[in-house]
Amino acid sequence: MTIREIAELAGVSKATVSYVLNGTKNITPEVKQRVLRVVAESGYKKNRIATSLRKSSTSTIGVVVEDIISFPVAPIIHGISERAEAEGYQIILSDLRILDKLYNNYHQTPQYRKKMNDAVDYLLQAARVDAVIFVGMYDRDFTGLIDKIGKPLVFAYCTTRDPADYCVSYDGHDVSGEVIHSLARQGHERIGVITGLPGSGPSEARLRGALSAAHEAGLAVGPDCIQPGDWEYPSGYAGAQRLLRLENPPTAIFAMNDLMAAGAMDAVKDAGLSVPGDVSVIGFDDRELASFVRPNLSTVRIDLVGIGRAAAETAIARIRGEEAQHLQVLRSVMIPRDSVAERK
Amino acid sequence: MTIREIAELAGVSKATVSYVLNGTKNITPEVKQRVLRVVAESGYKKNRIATSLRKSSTSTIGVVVEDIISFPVAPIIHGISERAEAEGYQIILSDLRILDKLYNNYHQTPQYRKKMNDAVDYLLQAARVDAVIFVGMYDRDFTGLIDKIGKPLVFAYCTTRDPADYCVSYDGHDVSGEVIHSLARQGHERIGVITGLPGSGPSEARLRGALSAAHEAGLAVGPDCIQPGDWEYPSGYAGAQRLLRLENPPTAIFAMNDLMAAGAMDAVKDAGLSVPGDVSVIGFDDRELASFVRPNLSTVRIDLVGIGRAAAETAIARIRGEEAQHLQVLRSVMIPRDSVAERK
DNA sequence: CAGATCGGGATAACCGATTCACCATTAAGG
DNA sequence: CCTTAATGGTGAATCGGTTATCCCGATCTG
Repeated sequence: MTIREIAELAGVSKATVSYVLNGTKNITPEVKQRVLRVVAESGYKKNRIATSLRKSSTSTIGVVVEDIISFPVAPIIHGISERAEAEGYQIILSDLRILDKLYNNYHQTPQYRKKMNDAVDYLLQAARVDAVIFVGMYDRDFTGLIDKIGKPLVFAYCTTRDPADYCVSYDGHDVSGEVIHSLARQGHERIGVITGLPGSGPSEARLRGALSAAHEAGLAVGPDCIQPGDWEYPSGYAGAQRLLRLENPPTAIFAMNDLMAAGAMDAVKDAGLSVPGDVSVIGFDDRELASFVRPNLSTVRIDLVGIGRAAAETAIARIRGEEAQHLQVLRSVMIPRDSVAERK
Repeated sequence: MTIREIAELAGVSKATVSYVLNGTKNITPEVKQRVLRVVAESGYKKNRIATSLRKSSTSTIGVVVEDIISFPVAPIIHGISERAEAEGYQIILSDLRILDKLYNNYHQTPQYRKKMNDAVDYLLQAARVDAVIFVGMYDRDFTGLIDKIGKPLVFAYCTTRDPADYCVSYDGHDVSGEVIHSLARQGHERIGVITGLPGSGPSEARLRGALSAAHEAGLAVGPDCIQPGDWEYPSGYAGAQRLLRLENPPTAIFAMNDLMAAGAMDAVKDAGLSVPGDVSVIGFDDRELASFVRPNLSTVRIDLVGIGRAAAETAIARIRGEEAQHLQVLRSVMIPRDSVAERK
């Protein structure tokens, strides 16, 4: 069923059908009705491929993700999908499938850059998407890429060094500050921190936020209270062990993700202490496990769906040539559960 | 950069460039080299939109998911993406976003059928995908749909009633039997079962498998040992409570997913008993929480990525007109952890 | 009432590839 | 040496929409 057949059935020209369907020209009500009736009866749907070719615009957003299995990705796609569908855009998904390599600074290697560039190139040049949303775990420096492509590129979850880029991220710095303030309000004066991969953007931002909040609250967080982790459970366990062996061990531990927080909780328990009785523990991410470890893990929830929505909105605004904020930072919320208590 | 420009730069006709790029005709090595050099130097990539229009085939697979946030979906997409990319197919994702409605027999309502049909129609008629993979949680009856569309439709994770359909699923029946046999081998004679939503395909299959294995093992599983759940934590807790209150309570509980198993474990503990000392508990799904509850939850892992791969392979085979198995059942594996022990 | 204006609709070019039909050249065969 | 076949390449139609341009009749204007 093509527009030509519709035209013949309605006794008009292809052009008229097109004008009716797109509302791009005044058409006599009578003719319009005739066309619409034929369309409805036949169940005709425009071939988007033909439209795309002619208009050289596909109403499609390319979404590149490092790995769809990675925890934050699915909710972000969920948000993108919601806004995209509402605005008549469809989504082409490109999954780089590099979950296993995500924790080894792989994102700084040439192989990674090539993979990502190929994916973006493919989407833009072959698939002809109108915009690309890149969902990445780590901050990155892709200066120049955005000019090369000449179509909107939006970074979601991660940020870039170039202020000309469009990034939708979350308030890792600020909410980490809130975590520290909240612990301070509950009487904790010595707070241990288990970081993510040192040098990684998210870890650094969270650390800066935590340190500046500690400073504001008048807490001294010495270097021995800051233990490097690598986002994985064992590093949380080991980091907490080191913290507990300090001369004057902390009464609260802020682990920069839930996996490490779970490790920290186990280390505390294995040291014969109780959570939160002796040591409070707070995580980050609100992964599923946070509601199932005992005690339930207090943590921080990022508005992942919101990041997806905002990224899609930004992409679509840029496609339409509208202005958009270059950096959007969505608020995260602390989720208080049972692993944090007043200091005894 | 179009094929016409490449042709001019190489001093040949558009047709020749096309033949070189597709290898669809013998071309003198010299001319071929000239064309390929121009292509390489210019970074030219074929406009897939134009190719699609002309060939009326898009090398695209439409993937419809009930909700991308739903636990099994992301790994399945991962598998689809892997095979699709390897075969030169791209993926258009259509997310129905109905997670909140997934547990209320929503999939049997007319609204649901309309949503699903609209999504498939859109992908086939507007986006012109070559095949659709539908990732659904529950078995369904869509007899007739497959004929209507005339393009391959593959159901992943769920199955349908129509043997003409193509379905890639897992061995819910058999592996549930293995679970029972394994418990029996460890001396458990009274085994409680907490089902999923009664009447739902996955729950019924697992139940049948469990019962027939119990029969084989010579265990009597009376109706009071089968407690209905609804896939959620509280129903697991309540189901286990009912089991423990029986005159002769079971020494092992098989919950049909990890959420309910976690609930069951808590009910056992709250009853002053120990897991697995007094009561063994085994779940299903191997969600993240299974590795974090204490004791670590023994469970069953479905090969979700494999389902995705197989679904993509089936779809592509059908696109190419090759034969494919109508029903593929992938093997799941039991993951023994610490929540199951020999009966004392 | 003649000429200008306007509005609805048709015609045809176009987007960028693919591919059929055809042509020119060369090779093979009798 | 002429016919036939094979080979490598070109021209043009085509996929299904969109849209610039044109045309025709009706309405308006002075």
